[in-house]
Amino acid sequence: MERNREALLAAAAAVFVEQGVQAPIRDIAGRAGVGVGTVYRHFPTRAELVTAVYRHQLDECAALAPQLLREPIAPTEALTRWVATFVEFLVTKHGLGVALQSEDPSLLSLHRLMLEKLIPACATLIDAGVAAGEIDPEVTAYRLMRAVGNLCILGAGYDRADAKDMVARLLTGCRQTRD
Amino acid sequence: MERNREALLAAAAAVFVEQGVQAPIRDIAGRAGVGVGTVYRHFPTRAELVTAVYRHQLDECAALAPQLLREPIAPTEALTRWVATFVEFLVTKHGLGVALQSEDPSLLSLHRLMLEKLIPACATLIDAGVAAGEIDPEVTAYRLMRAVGNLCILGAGYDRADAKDMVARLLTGCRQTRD
Amino acid sequence: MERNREALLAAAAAVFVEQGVQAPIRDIAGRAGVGVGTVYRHFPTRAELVTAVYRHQLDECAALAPQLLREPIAPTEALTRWVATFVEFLVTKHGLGVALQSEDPSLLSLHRLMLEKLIPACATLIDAGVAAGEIDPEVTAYRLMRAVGNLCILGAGYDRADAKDMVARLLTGCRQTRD
Amino acid sequence: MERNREALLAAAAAVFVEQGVQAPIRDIAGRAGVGVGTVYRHFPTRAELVTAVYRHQLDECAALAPQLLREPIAPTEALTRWVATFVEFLVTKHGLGVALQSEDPSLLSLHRLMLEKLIPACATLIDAGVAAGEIDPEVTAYRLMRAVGNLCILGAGYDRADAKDMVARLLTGCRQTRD
DNA sequence: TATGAATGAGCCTTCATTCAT
DNA sequence: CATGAATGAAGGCTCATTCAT
Repeated sequence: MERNREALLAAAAAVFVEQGVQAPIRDIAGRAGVGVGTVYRHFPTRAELVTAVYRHQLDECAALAPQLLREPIAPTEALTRWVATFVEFLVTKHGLGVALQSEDPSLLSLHRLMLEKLIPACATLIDAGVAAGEIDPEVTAYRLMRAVGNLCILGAGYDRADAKDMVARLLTGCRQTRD
Repeated sequence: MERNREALLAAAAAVFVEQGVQAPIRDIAGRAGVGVGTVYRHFPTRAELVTAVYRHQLDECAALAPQLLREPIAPTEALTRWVATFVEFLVTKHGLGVALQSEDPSLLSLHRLMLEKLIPACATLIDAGVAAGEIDPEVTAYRLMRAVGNLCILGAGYDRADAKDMVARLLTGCRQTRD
Repeated sequence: MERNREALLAAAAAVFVEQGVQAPIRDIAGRAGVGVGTVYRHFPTRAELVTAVYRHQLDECAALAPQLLREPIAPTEALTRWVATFVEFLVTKHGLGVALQSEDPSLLSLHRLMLEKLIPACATLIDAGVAAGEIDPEVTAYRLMRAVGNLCILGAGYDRADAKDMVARLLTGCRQTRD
Repeated sequence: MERNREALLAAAAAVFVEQGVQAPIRDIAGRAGVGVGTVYRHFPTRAELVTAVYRHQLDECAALAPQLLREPIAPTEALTRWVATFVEFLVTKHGLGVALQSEDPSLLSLHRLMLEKLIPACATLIDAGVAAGEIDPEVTAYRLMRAVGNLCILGAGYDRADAKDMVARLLTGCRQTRD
C-alpha cells in the first residue's frame, strides 16, 4: 500500500529527528504502526530509507542553484541565499548533516546523492562568484558544504539561529580578499 | 595500582583516535593489557574515562589564554593563535569534537569540563578583541567553540588542513565589521 | 485457474533443483510469476507442493516394476534396472532423496507416498529375486530404498556418477551369498 | 571457566542429536544453562563448536587405522572393522554424517577436518586392500566415506542396525571382483 | 585489586503465513 | 480466485556491565 510508504517516510523523518539516522529500525516501524518486515519490504537497506527521506529536499535544493544564477543579483548574494536554503534543510532535518558527511557504508547512497546533486549545484554558484572576483578561488564546493553541514549540527546551547550566524560568518570568510 | 590508570589513559587515547569515543570498552582494556573490570574500577562510566583522557589537554589549552593576553600582540592575533591550538587538539584527538558537542548523557562530564575551563579562557580573548574593536560583540565564546568543534569533525575528503582553513575563514567572519 | 497449478509445479521443480525442497516459498511464487497467496491456495502446505511435484515421477517409477517382471530377464537384473531408474529420479530431482527420508512433519505426505507406491513396487522385485535365490532374503524394500536414497545425496566431490557406482556396489552386496 | 566449556560441549552434543548441527545457538546455550554470549566466547563460530564436539572422536577414528594395519588380519577385515568404528561414530553422533558432507560454509572446518584426518586413514586401509587384490582399485576413500556417511543418516524405520547392514553390503560391493 | 568469564538486552535480518483488496 | 503487502516469530551477533574468584 502506498499509504504505508508515506507513513514510513513520515515516521522515519520523525525518528531521525529524535534519534538520528542510526535509530533502530524497530523504532521506525513502531512509530509508523507497522511491523519491521514492512520497513524492509519498502526500504531493504537503511541507506535507502534515509535517502528516500531526504531525496526530495535535496532535489529541491539542487534546483535552486540555477534559479538563483538567473536572477539579477550578485554571485555572493546568490551563494548566500543558496547556502541559507541548504542550512534550512540541514537544521530542519536533524541528522542530515551527520549523514551527509558519514562514511558509514549504509549511508553511502546519501553521500553519493549529495555528491551528484548538491556539489555541482553549489559549485556553479561558487564558480560564478570566483569569476566575479567575489569569492576566494581556494574555496571548493565540497569543502564548503562539509563545513556548513558540520556547522549545522545543533545541540543544547547551539540552536539553528546560532548555526545560521556561524554559517554567515564562514561565508564572509570565503570572500575574495584582494588586498 | 597507579600504573594501570596511566596505561588505561594511554590506551584510551589511542583507541579514541582510531575508533572514536564510542569504541568498545573491551578494546581499550585489551590495548592497555588489563581486564575490562579494571577499566570500570578506574572509570565507572565512559564519560569519566573520556574526561580523564582529555582533561590535561584542556587544562593546557585553558592556560594558554592568559599567556597570550600577556604577549604584545593584537587581540585578534591572540584569539587566532588560541583557536589554532584548540583546533590542534580537536583534530589530533579524534572524537573530541563530537564529544564536546554531544548531548549524550554519558559525556556530560566532558561537556561540563569544556564549559568550566575552555569557555572562560576563550571568553577573555574574545572580550579583549571586542574591547579593541576588532571582534564583533555578537560573537560568544560558547557559540564560537561549538562552531569550531563542529568544523573539526573530519572525514573522507575533509582533512585537518580543510578544517583549519574553514576555521580561519570563520574567524575572519567574526571580525568587527564597522564599515 | 489450472494454468497456475501447472506453472507452480514447473517453477517448484526448477527451484527444488536449485535450492532443495526447503527453498523459500516466495522464490517459487516468483519463478511461477504468481503471488505467494496463490501458492498457498493451491498447495496449503509445503509437503503438498513437494508431493505434487514428484507424484508423477513416482507413479512412473512404481509402474516400471511390473513391466520389468514381465520381461524375460533375471530378477537381479530387473531389480538393478529398477533401482537405476529410481536413482535417476533421485539425482535428477535434487532434494528428493533428502525429502524421502526426512522426518520433517511437513514432508510426511511425500514419505507416505513413497511407502504406498514405491515400497510395494520395489518389494515385488526383491521378492522375485529372493524366490530365485538371487537376493538375500534379509533385504527389505524399505531399507534398501532408504539406503539408495541416502546414497543419492550428492555434494561437492560426490556426483551422480559416484552415487550410481555406490548404489551398484550396494546391490552387489544384496545378492544371495550362499557359498 | 573450564566447566562451561565442558558443559557447552555436552549440551551441544545433546542438542545436535536432537536437532542436528543447525540447531539454534540459543538452544545450546539454554541447555548448558548459560547465556548465548558464553557460547560465542568459547566458540566464535558454529563450525568451531561442531568441530570441537566431534574432534576427539575423529582423532580416535583416525588413529585406529594404523593400529588395524599392524594386526595380523586381512586388509578387507581391517577396512571392515575401521568402517564399523566409523559407522559407530556416525550413528552415535547424530548429524555428523550430514555435517561431514555438508557444503555449508559454517561447517567447512569440520569438512576439512575429515579430509585431513579420516580420508588419509581410510585410504591407507583401502590401499592395503587394493595391494592385496581384495579391494576394487576404483574405490576411493573419499567416495566410500561419503557413501558410508550417507548410509548412516538414520530416521524412522531405518535405525543404526539397518545402517550397519547396508554399510556391510556396500563394502561387499567394494571387494575386488576378479572373475 | 585485578581479572575476564558470564550475562542478556538489543539490534539486525529473513521468511512462513495471513488477509484485505 | 489472485495478489502481494503486512506481520511477527525466530535466530544470528555484539557489546556494556556485573561479579565470583
